[in-house]
Amino acid sequence: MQQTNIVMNKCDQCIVRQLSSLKALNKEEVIKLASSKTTYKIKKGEALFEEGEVTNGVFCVKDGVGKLSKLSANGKDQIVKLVKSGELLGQRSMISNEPANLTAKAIADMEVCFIPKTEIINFFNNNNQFSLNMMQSVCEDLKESENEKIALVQKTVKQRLAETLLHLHDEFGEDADKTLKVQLTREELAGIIGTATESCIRLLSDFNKLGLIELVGKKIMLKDVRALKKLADN
Amino acid sequence: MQQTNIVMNKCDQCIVRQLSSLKALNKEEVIKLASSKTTYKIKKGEALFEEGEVTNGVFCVKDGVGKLSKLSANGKDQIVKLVKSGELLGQRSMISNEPANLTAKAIADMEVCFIPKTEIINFFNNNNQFSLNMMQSVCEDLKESENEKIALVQKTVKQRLAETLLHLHDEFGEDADKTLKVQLTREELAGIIGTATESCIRLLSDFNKLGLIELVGKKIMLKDVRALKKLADN
DNA sequence: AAAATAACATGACAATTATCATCTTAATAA
DNA sequence: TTATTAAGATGATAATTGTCATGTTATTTT
Repeated sequence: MQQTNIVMNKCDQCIVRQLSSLKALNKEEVIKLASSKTTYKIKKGEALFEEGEVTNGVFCVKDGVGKLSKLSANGKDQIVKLVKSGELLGQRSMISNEPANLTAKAIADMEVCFIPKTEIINFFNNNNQFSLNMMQSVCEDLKESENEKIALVQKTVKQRLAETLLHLHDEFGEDADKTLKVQLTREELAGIIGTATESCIRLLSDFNKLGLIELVGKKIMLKDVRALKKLADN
Repeated sequence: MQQTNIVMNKCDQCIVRQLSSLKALNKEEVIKLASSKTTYKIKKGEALFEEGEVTNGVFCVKDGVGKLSKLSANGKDQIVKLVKSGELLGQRSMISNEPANLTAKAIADMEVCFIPKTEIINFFNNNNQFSLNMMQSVCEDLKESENEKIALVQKTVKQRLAETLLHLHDEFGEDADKTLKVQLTREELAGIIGTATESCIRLLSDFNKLGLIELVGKKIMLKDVRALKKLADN
């Protein structure tokens, strides 16, 4: 009894439990989860898994920020998605029964839990709400991916940079000094908007000169959100 | 009894039943499906649904070809996906409980069946294999979308055209005269690869001159698949 | 602290791609 | 059939973006 409570607390109070598909799990399922999960700490720059690897489960992001990306032939790293605490990672490969299509690396030190596939399949078979949640989460990813695909073609690099800065602001918020909380290198930022690092740097300079943003060392502060929005949309 | 058989045949023999997530349905479910579906014929150019519309169900594509696209501010139509017979349409919006994110139009005369959401939810709640199939189908779309997103950034227009021609050949096959079976206008082809119509036409001319393809009127014949593959990959 | 490396920045230039104009050919409507 | 419109084609040009070179400023490592 005592032990059960201890084990349960581990997962029950977890932010991932509260925010992800896992919120549909009942008490017993959470207890089961707590006993089957493994916790890892991933240092900034390290990989959770690489493209082509068989993961056989999903990762819960308890803390930190990760990126899902794919290396191109010419050595450029295209970032497909950023993940933050509360989210699950590796759902798609697991469901499709395929090796990872993308590489997952930590952008900020991460704390993650690994849930083996057998466990997830169990939940999936016995808890309809859980599978509906998971499905909706994949659908959300699909919608985002499609919209980004369209933006990639229909918008200029400048527009995409403005859009991405706003996104990062919305999703990750700002530090005490009002700069963006996610610390991306210019190269990573370029990898998100899909452009050359130099082009990204140049546009950041332009935005800075125009008063849209302010460059505080390597950090970025949004100064004129309205103007950025206007730039991004039109 | 007699009637049941007639009704059941309608859906049981259907290509969509055989190829899509619906293949997991059992006899009773197929009978239920047959009585709740509605059949439509959509002429080339007509829309099944438009961006922003609430669809409240999924479409089964029995025959023809459709495109999922989004109109940009500058009037260009970015094509996100082509659908052919055997596939389902509108799954994502239904699962996410959202209005359509994209517009679905017929590229070739279509015959479709509409299955109301209530019916799908029913299958979903009572048939685990069905929901797993549906989930995998969405995952497949997600993977494709992500890979196309990457290609859009990392490849040139020329590479993307080569890639798309090969894709169309693989997916839709060729007519008796060896030309591509899907009849896309140059504008639509440009909408898939994400470029200006003129650029697309120009590159087709180049490919023609290089002997990679042959332009038979408005139709396209692939002449050197190997060279096209090489062009697309590298 | 000095050296080495990585990240950031900017100029010069080249390549790619879009835009606009114009023309031809094919499809559709009158 | 002729007129009208849509689709395809091509040239000229401009705009955007990428590449290479080089310099500066931070960060790490020794």
